Amino acid sequence: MSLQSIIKPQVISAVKAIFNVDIEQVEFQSTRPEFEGDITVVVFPLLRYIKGNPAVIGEQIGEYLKANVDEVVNFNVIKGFLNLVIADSYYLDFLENLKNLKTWGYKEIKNHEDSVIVEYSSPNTNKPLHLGHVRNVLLGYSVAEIIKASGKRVYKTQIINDRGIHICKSMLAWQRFGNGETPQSSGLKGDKLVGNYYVAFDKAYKEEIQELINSGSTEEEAKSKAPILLDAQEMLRQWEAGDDEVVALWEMMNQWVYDGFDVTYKNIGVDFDSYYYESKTYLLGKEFIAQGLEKGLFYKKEDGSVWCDLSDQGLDEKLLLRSDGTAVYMTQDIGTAIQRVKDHPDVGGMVYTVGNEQDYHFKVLFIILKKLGFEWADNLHHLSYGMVDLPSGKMKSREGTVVDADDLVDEMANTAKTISNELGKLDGYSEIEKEALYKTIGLGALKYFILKVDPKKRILFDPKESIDFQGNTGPFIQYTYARIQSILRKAKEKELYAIGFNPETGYQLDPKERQLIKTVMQFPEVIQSAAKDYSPALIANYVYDLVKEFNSFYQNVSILGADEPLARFRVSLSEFVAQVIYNGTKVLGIDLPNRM
RNA sequence: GGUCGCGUAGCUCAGCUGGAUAGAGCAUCUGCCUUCUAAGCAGACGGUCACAGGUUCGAAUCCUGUCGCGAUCACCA
Repeated sequence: MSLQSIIKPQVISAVKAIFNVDIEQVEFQSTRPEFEGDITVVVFPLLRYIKGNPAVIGEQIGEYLKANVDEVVNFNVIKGFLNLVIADSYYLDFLENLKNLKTWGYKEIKNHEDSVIVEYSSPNTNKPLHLGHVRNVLLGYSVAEIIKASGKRVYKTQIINDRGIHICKSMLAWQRFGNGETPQSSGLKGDKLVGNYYVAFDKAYKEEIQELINSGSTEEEAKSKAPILLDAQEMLRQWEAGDDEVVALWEMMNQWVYDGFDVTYKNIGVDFDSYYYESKTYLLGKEFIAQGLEKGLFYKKEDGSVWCDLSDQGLDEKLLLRSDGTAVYMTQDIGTAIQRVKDHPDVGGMVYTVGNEQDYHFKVLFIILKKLGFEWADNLHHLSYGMVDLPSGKMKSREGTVVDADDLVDEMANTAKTISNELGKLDGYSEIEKEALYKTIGLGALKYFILKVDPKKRILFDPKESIDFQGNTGPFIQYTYARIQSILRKAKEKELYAIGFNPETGYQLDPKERQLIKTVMQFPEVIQSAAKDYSPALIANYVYDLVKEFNSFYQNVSILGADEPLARFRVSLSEFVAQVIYNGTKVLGIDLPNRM
């Protein structure tokens, strides 16, 4: 039982007994470290019901609580703040009665009808993943894991934008300049190879534009009439018409990209339960738009294009189908959403991890799905996040200013290697173990760097200033975990290891121990609020606080050197902290080493 | 121009549904490795919470306006 739920009714009866006033709400906050106490009752709000000096009122309530509540052993009043000192026995009882230490903070998944689909990544199939995708993938994965930990079943998925003019551009360039190059023949990752041809297309396109301008065209004309662009558009028409050769090429090159993406996902350590392809869902979208048209939800303009009028909601009109009947982005998203719920009848909501540049798009999408009559449309959430910018501005794949995802992961591991070698603590590790550790640390640094920031804020990434490995960082958290593992190994040798929290009776908790226990007790709430807010940053910051407190404990209090029962107690407490670090970083997708 | 988001220490970020003297890390400076891993600990320095009003016993937090940055308002995705 939480402290608040124990004390709240007691405060209410105190007010009733002393002032004969009925109140319903009591405002709590945790006591600031500079004052004595564990939990604080804020007296000010009571002044609306009770007239008097807040300090005196606090004093009276404090006396009542001290006399009537076992957990309250002392109190002090500063201004309008009633600070309550809680008995050590409350914390020790909590530890001794602790069950399911391994899953502390996680709620069991109940299989009702509120499963959640989390979509993330959602790449185009014409270029490799870059730092922007990395933020997307890390956020989406982590939010999925957090929601899972909060007690809901989660399906991770993505929508793959596998059709359209962009992929035709790569295909055309490959046909023209590729000389039959394949990932096998060149040793290039498939997504990189296809990306190269996307760039090659752009280069040829620009050259043609320049030629046309030189021979007298306006820039605008040149851009729309460059032969290579017309050819790409023709290829798209052939694709839509199901031309065998084009479709075969499309399938082959898309497969190269998928194989390349798989390597990157595995490298980053994220996974998916299912994949949706735009090429397979846009037709379903068209069906429902036709239905909506019949029901009068949408309307057709003279040229045949279909629109939805959202001006009554303060929004604009939105195009749903082009005049030639072909699908747009919105068409496909409607189809995809409906298909997903068909495939997962237990789903009650969806989370879309997509950059904030598409805020408007999702606002409209959700309204349209609601108009179409889907109840679950109320539980759709756009996990909108800020862009990752470079000091030079936006990343542009065509201009080569992107930070490649694979390169970035490698660089992080390299930095980890350099630092590890300087510190030289890895005696006895094989080369393979070392390499794995470098990757764990490098990725930990990268993931924490990105996830600790509130998703909606934009991130500035300066490739020249490498990501830190000290202070508020992933490696700091990993380091603390490794420290605890080291203690546990030694504790086992010394036979001080036994799960159980029983110091000698009448033991007075050290302030550092007390603080650790308080923090660890908060973890389940942190998971719940992170799930509610779709915010891995809350978990990241919590774990950081915990780890900081542990290090302070570690450096100021002797664990293995303490007397018998106390040493066991501290070892157990350390192990519990390690478990919370583990459970916290798990949902961030950060791995932890046993040594570093 | 309309709409949405952001603006906190030199830099990167916390700050929960309004509550005590606004907190961390990096950087700079001081101490601490013959004791459990110094990727650490203890401390110093550093703030007009963009600005101006308003609501309130109380505002970084809520409301309004101004400024700055970004996004968006396509028969692009």
